[in-house]
Amino acid sequence: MQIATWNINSLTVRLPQVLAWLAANPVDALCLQELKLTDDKFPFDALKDAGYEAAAFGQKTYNGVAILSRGPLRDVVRNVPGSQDPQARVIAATLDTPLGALRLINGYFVNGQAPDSEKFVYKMQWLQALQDWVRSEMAAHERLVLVGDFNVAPEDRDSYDPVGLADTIHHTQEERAHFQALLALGLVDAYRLFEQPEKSYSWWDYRMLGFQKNRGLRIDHILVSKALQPAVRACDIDRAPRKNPQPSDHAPVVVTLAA
DNA sequence: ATGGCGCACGGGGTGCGA
Repeated sequence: MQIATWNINSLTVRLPQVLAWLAANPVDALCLQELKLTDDKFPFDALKDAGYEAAAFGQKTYNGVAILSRGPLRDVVRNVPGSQDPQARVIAATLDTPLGALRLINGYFVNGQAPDSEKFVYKMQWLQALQDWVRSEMAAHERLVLVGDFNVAPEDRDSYDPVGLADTIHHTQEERAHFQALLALGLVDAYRLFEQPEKSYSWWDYRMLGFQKNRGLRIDHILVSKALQPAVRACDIDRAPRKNPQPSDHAPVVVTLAA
């Protein structure tokens, strides 16, 4: 079975590309970020026709997350319980899989703009709240997958310019410490379970021929709990949609699990 | 050089992303 994550930077614009990608990559579940639409505009019918149930958590203009699944989505949670965050950044659901019940958490992590900004303060608070909640979710769910646009490049090899961009947003010690703290809860970066090409990224700036020059960051991640690690068979970034006309600036990341 | 590009809102230019 396969689970994927993709920041699509407006589902209104990218729905045809999402449907085309699903037709070519019939994953069991797809987590989307940056819907940029309200739930009344979410394309439930088009996705149903493509074979997917969906749970959406959107808002006007910004943010918004959704989980698409070939099977039922149970125990859906929108945002971190108790956080009272006005921004729609988290949705979670439980899937019934051949491996058993699997808790899937999909996040659009805060960008943070710059380390000296108010938005960075929000990012740190948001990351702490997420961490605290994921800890409790892991206690309740042996098989758990945390995916999304983390807006963190975990290591220097996850950035096209780790020296020039040192201590800038996505690269700070504080952000990387939060990523490590998530791993310390008992999660594993599925992408790094395998030998990967050098200079592997999941996002490239629209400007300055970023994709053509492979000036990117690996900021979209799939973390799996230790109970799932033996079942992970592959994890890959699909660069193909980044070559589409009018692409998202992010590429999908796909994990393949046994059974 | 902090911009460039793309999207949403709205109907012009601004905010935001990463």
